Amino acid sequence: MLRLKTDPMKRHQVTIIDIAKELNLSKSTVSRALTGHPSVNAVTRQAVLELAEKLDYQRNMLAISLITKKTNTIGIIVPEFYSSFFPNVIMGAQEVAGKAGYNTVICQCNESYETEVANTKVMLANQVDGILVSITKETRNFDHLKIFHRKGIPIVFFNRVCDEMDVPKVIVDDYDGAYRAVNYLLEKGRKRIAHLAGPSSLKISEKRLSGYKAALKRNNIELDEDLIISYDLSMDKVKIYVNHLLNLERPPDAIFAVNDPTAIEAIQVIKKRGLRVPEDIAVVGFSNDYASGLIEPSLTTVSQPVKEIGQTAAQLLIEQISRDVSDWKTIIRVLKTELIIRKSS
Amino acid sequence: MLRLKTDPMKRHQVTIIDIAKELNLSKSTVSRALTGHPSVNAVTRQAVLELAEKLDYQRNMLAISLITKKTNTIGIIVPEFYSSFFPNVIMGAQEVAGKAGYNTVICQCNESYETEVANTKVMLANQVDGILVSITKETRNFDHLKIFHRKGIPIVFFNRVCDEMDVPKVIVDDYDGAYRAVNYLLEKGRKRIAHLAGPSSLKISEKRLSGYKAALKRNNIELDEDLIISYDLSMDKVKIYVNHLLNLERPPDAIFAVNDPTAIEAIQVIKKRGLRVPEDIAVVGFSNDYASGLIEPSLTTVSQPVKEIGQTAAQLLIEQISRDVSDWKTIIRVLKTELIIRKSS
DNA sequence: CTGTTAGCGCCTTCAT
DNA sequence: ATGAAGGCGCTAACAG
Repeated sequence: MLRLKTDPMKRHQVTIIDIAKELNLSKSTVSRALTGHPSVNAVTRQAVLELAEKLDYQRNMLAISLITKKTNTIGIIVPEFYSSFFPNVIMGAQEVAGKAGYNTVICQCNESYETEVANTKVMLANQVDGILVSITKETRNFDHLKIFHRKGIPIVFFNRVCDEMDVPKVIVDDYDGAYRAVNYLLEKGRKRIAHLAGPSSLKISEKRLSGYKAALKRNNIELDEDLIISYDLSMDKVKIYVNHLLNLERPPDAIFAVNDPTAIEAIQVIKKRGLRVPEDIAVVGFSNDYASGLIEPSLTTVSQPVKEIGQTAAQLLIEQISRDVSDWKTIIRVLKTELIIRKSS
Repeated sequence: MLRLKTDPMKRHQVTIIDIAKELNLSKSTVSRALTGHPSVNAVTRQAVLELAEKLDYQRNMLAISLITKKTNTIGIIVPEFYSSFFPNVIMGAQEVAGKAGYNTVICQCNESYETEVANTKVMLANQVDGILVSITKETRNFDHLKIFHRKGIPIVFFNRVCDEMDVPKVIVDDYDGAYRAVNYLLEKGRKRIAHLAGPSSLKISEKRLSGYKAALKRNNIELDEDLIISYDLSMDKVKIYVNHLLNLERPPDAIFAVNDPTAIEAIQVIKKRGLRVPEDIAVVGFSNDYASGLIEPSLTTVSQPVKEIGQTAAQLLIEQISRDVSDWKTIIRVLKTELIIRKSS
């Protein structure tokens, strides 16, 4: 529970009153000078500004926000900080938000639904003007997010979106990316391509899986359900699944992983077993994380325009914020992916 | 400049008054029920709580903070999000802060001093209860941080600390880490060890450099200034410096880099030139970033207890917050490093 | 146990 | 060009 008692020592904050007294002015005049209101004597303004500077006066945004009902703050909720993906998206979003005069408060959920719910409450209590969110792998119920919608606080999804809410979303063409990746493997002569898929609760998993299936079908390869493993993205399980695949009577000659961390982990396991990548088994990932270009062999992967995802999402959110609820758009912005061919395939 | 006009459409916020009216109670009673004050009829409380839940009532932290002069928010300012280091420190800090009931607002500075100054203003305006900071490579003037001290807002440095401020700091033993790393290289028979150092404005650069020098001295190796290159940590320059080193008349047989990204980049350059790591030239980094274990050859590096740094820093900060200014401690917590020996040396 | 009052720091009418 | 008064949503003394 939250503690509330006022600080015993009361740090002294410099307030408008302080500078009003000092300069023998009314609070309103000082306030006007500080906010750049035109109707205030140039000399007075100058004096106020100088004193403010000298005293390290900082406007109390809490008080201002209380009045204006605007905090100029947007919240960003991401499921994890494990890979470089989300930090980079955040950088893109912060860039756009910052330029538009918005602050950002960031919450990371450790892939936990509970934490996500708690984080939304925090955002609400702190009166953010809008939120950007990518859900956790556990999130199946969206009531905590629908509240925002109901309260008229704009929300924009990115990457891991919520299907049942009619709000703007920024995604990449996961289906197409997966399709092209698998298609490439087939062109290179691979016959048995396994897929380490993500949890079906995430739309991106589903789309990447469809792309995978479509590519097989297009190339007249029969789908072998044994080669598809859906897992919950906990890295420690990758080892088990990859070993399982390699132990099959007819093991795969390629693995298409739902994301880069999975692919990277898979490569480690394969190498540890003394098999060669890509000679014995090719590996392709999804996202083009920072580490992908560094591992040996370097990872072939479907690159996402990470920064652009963040920028676009922030852009859409800011547009919504200045719009009336009744006027909200439910744009879905689909960004393009690119197949980065490296040595692992 | 900041825009202030009140939203034209005024989203309706559920307030204590709403539920007071509905239940025919006074605001104070409702408030008490909501805050778990004991002196309130169980039935009344129940009714209030239920209605609040039903209406998605959220206490307006802005208003509360305005009164209590406490936002239960701590700010974290980091120089970059490039490597996995800072995101991980943040996770550690958030864990501790969250448990203690604190929110976190995170600012990333892109290694820009200007941005850092702007970010501190944001923190101030939003009345954070304290800040955790690691400075940018450009930061030489600390006035923007001293303001916090003067205002009685606790500040704790970590990793990249400010020497001229008497506040708590969380660091690792950079000197010792560097010493052991270089010593190890010497034990392995390396004779000419180069050092890609960081900018001298950062204490960590200086300490790691001292450790490097000390190890050489202890082993009676003459210091060759040509083998020490200080640079500003902009990754694109690594290539130039490494090539420069390799082109020397008597090139080094090992490189000790100030951090992992630098070491990783160095390895790439070396490999591209057709040289072998570690046979022709060994490489050692500092930090044990996520990518270090993945590259080929895997990187020998000095590991820092990343999460613990964040946890300790948050811990210290929270202690300060509840203390009176006059009672602030200036503890410097030095955490241990560990030499992780991998294949690059 | 509950209601009343004052005020956190600031901005915004309305006056002058 | 400046002052005075009211109120944002809430809590913290006071009263009953």
